[in-house]
Amino acid sequence: MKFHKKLITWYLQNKRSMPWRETTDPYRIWLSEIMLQQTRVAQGLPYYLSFTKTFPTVFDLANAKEDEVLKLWQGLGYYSRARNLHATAKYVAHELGGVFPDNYKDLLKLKGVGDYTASAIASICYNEVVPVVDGNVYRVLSRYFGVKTPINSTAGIKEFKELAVTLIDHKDPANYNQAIMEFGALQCKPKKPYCIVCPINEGCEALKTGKVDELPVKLKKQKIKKRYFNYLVFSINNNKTIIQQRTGNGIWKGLYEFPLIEDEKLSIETIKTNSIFKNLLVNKDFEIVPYYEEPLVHKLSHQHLYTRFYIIKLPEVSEINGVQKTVDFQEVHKYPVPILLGNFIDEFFK
DNA sequence: AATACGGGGTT
DNA sequence: AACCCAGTATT
Repeated sequence: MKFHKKLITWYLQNKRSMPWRETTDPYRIWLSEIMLQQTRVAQGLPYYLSFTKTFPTVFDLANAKEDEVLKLWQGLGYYSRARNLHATAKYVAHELGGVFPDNYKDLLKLKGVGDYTASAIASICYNEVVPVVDGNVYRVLSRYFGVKTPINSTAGIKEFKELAVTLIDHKDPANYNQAIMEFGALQCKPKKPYCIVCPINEGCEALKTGKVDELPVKLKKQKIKKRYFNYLVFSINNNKTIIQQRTGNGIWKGLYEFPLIEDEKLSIETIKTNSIFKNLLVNKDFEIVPYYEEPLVHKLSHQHLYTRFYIIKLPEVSEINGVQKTVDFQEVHKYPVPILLGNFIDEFFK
């Protein structure tokens, strides 16, 4: 039996039930694919449900405010996905009359849609014969064919894509693509894959040569950067605080946060001399009290954020700069924030 | 060709 | 602590 036939047979017997597998509506497939980029099914699933409920059509998503989209995306991470999602929804709704592109080449032009996602939508929705190459596919192919080229090198990306093109089932590209991904997720797992009961173990080069746990090969991990965030949580008249939106191109772009003093370290002294207090025009005497005994360490895949929340009680604030806004305690939870702040807000403003 | 971009699960 | 996840955009 052919490679693709074995995978599809395995898939039809073992596939998990998922809501986006009940449709070929390109809006819903697109939504699910964007959400699942670098994201586990279990983590993305509740977001898919809330998005399809809140925004049943691409027009509903297009007509939403960006803050509303980001709020619903809160906690999923990689927030540029949400901003690109919204931009693409507006483009499809307003420029394309609500009709998604129906082929790989045109799908690829959409913001937030790269090679993988364009292939996934084109194959699942339109049966176009274009192979997906995601993390699962890299693993399955590198093991089965014993390919040692690093999967995150330019040569590797090209080589695996070319290999994938030769393997895809021309009769059923939709099920083939989902089959090899599901197979990688459930059977040919990163650690302790089920080689004994594997339906394609006979032809597997890695199993034959005892190199299953050495494949795929991946180039060096980036080193983790440490950063120090001092957040100023104002309590004005015990009912208002100050927030601001993150602009610029770094982490959490578009989300809101308390006034932030990033420093080489966490220190209450450097805070007191910060310029924000000049803008507040307050009486000089106020206390700055750390909320937690110890700093929080928020661990992201590429940086560790050593974070401190400082509570600053003020009677009244005459003036703040244009970027910052005062909001009622009850309103704080309505803004999209990083999960790090979301957890604090749930506790402090409850 | 490298790097940045989140948060959470698994080992 | 290291690795990975239905990757993409930017540098």
